[in-house]
Amino acid sequence: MIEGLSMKYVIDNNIPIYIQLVEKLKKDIISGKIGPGERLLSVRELAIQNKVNPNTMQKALSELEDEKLIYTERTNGKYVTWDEKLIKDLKEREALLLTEKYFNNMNVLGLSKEEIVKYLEKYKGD
Amino acid sequence: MIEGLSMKYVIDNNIPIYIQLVEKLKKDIISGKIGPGERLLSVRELAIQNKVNPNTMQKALSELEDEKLIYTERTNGKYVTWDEKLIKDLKEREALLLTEKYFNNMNVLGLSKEEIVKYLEKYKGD
Amino acid sequence: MIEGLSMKYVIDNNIPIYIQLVEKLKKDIISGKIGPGERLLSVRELAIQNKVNPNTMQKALSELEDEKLIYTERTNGKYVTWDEKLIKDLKEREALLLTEKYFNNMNVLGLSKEEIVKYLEKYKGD
Amino acid sequence: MIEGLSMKYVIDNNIPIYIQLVEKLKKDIISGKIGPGERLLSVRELAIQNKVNPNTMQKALSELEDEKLIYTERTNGKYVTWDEKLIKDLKEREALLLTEKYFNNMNVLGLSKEEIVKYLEKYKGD
DNA sequence: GTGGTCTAGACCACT
DNA sequence: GTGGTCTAGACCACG
Repeated sequence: MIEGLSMKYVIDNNIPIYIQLVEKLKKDIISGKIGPGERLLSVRELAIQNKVNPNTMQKALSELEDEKLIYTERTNGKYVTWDEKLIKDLKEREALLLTEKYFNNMNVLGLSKEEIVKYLEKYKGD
Repeated sequence: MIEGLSMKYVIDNNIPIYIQLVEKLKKDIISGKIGPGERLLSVRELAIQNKVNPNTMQKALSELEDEKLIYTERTNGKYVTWDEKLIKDLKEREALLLTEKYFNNMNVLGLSKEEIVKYLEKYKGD
Repeated sequence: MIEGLSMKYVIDNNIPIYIQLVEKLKKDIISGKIGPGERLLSVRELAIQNKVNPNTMQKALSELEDEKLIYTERTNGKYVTWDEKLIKDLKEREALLLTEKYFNNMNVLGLSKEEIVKYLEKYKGD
Repeated sequence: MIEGLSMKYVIDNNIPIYIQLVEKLKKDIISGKIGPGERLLSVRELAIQNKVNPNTMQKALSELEDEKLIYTERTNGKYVTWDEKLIKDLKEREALLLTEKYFNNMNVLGLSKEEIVKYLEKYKGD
């Protein structure tokens, strides 16, 4: 859906839900909302909270586990990693991504670096 | 503790196609890809290009016309407004929005103003 | 000599149905038949009543919503605005329009102001 | 089409074209645009001017002839009646009709006699 | 060929 | 059951 004219800013609504859940959980970990070593709610609870099928929730958590951001203690539950460097790296990566996307989007609007800086100034002062 | 991943993360996939089309066209107008007074492709053409029903395309274009960003010459086609101020205002509005969202997202990651500035510096130098 | 009966007399039959619906609903709102804050019948009901496709009815209602004359409560229905000033302004506008058209039509018949006044007197006394 | 809610102000787009033509011609006669005894254009010419089928035009003219507003001179054409009283009566009737409709429409908007008078004042002074 | 309107029928989220 | 969106397909006036 929605391509042509310019493929540059295709809007893809078909982002899988589990990916969206991964993103949200990453943010919670990065921001420290769920700190290192902290226990997550059960898969079932998270699924309910997010009005999502437990399988979908499970898939999201597996993804996080693959990235070592959380680990599973059999029968006990899932915990956020104690590896703060890992978290910090993720934070850095996400921040860079956001920044890159921001500049890309501004470029798409036809804004030059100088113009972008002007918009940034308004917020930097806050 | 993870609180409800607001359903929005799932729901937001429901952005109506016609709204997405509106956004895309706005970008094309703002960036000057389609300049003031320039003729748009026909409704049917645009519909085909975007793999969308002509009615949906029509709805998107009506939206743009409501905002005076385009105007219609009956039987001839649709044209981008000549009102460059209108376009400039839109550009400004969109740029502010993007900037605001950027800062919000960075804040969600738990980044302070100072940290954000550091990321920005990497790009400002480009 | 008869000059071209402007095609309008024939063409004007093409007033889009949805516009006619808009006009009718406006009258109902202006006259207070549907008072401020009052709930409209459902889109489907109105469509049936007016022997019109639901989409056409929807389009008419969207038009009214664009003008802020009605607002939508998702899943609940559509309601007439509480903004009585808005309604009063519309009433004034419509009344002026009718009056203007009346005088125009009378002029087309070749009637002078004085003659028009005579016809009006007959009704003013009622 | 379009009934229900309130049959009072049904808008009927299905007014036959020939009726519309009759109305227009009557106005031309009433206003003196075509004076008493004046010759009309040929049916064919009138049909072309009005982008209408000659049969439709013919039907409209027959209607006028039935009302004695025009008469036919075989092989010579059609002429407006010399009977000025007839024209004057028609004028009166049409003017009354317009006035009546005007008051009706204003009533539909929920306007009282007093309010209507206010709107009229604005024009009477012109 | 252009835009505009309309219908019929379907699906969705929300409650 | 509510409003909202979308598609497919048709028809119209205008030039």
